[in-house]
Amino acid sequence: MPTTSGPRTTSQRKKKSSKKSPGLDVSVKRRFQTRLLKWYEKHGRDLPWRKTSDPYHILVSEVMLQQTQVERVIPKYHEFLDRYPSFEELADAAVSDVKKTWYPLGYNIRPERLHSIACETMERYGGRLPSDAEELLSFKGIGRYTAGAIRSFAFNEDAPILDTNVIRVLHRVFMAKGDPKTQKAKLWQLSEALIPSGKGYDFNQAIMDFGAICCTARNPSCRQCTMKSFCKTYPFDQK
DNA sequence: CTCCCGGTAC
DNA sequence: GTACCGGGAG
Repeated sequence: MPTTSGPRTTSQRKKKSSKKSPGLDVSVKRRFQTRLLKWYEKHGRDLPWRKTSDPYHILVSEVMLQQTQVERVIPKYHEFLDRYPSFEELADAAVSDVKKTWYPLGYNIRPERLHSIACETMERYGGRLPSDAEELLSFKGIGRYTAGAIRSFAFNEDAPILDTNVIRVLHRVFMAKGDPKTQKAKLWQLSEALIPSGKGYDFNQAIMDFGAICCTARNPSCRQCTMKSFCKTYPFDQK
């Protein structure tokens, strides 16, 4: 693969969008990537599951985070891992005990599914969580978001994620029009197209922090937002 | 008190 | 489309 730019570059530059992500301006894409990663360096949260590369720990955090706020997950994440430090210990535990440890996070089907994932990982994968998307999606309890989160956070793959934070950020910055709920396919394409090569981990963590801290559902910080010069929704707030 | 929110399985 | 289960806003 040639690494130097040649005549080909010029003809590619003329196109402002690709088939993969129609309407995505290459310069806006580049600025979004750069500014997001820069913002993350300065404002990124110091969360416990960002200090580990153990896929089991990442899985536990992601299942807890599926429908529960970060602040409530943090203490339970530590407590759960103290009691069940690995897939093996979780698989060997009684489901009733796992559910007790889970309380009061809610959605109590989640500890059952987490336990079954641990059992299946021990039995079918030798205690090692697979990184393949299809295999991850075959587990009850791992959907498209969690599969992407595990692939990017536990295995450093450039896999897209789309949760409510990411939906809100991408819809505001790049789309602005229409109901985000009905444009999931396009948002998944955007989420994938925006990941800078080799930086899936940082980019995905960054966009979730950005949605949680700056591009919030209520009262977003548009005035000081690093994306405001090209955001299709700016200014959203009235403050 | 009454809504409203949210990943996944169904 | 709905249920799941808690927290938070109004």
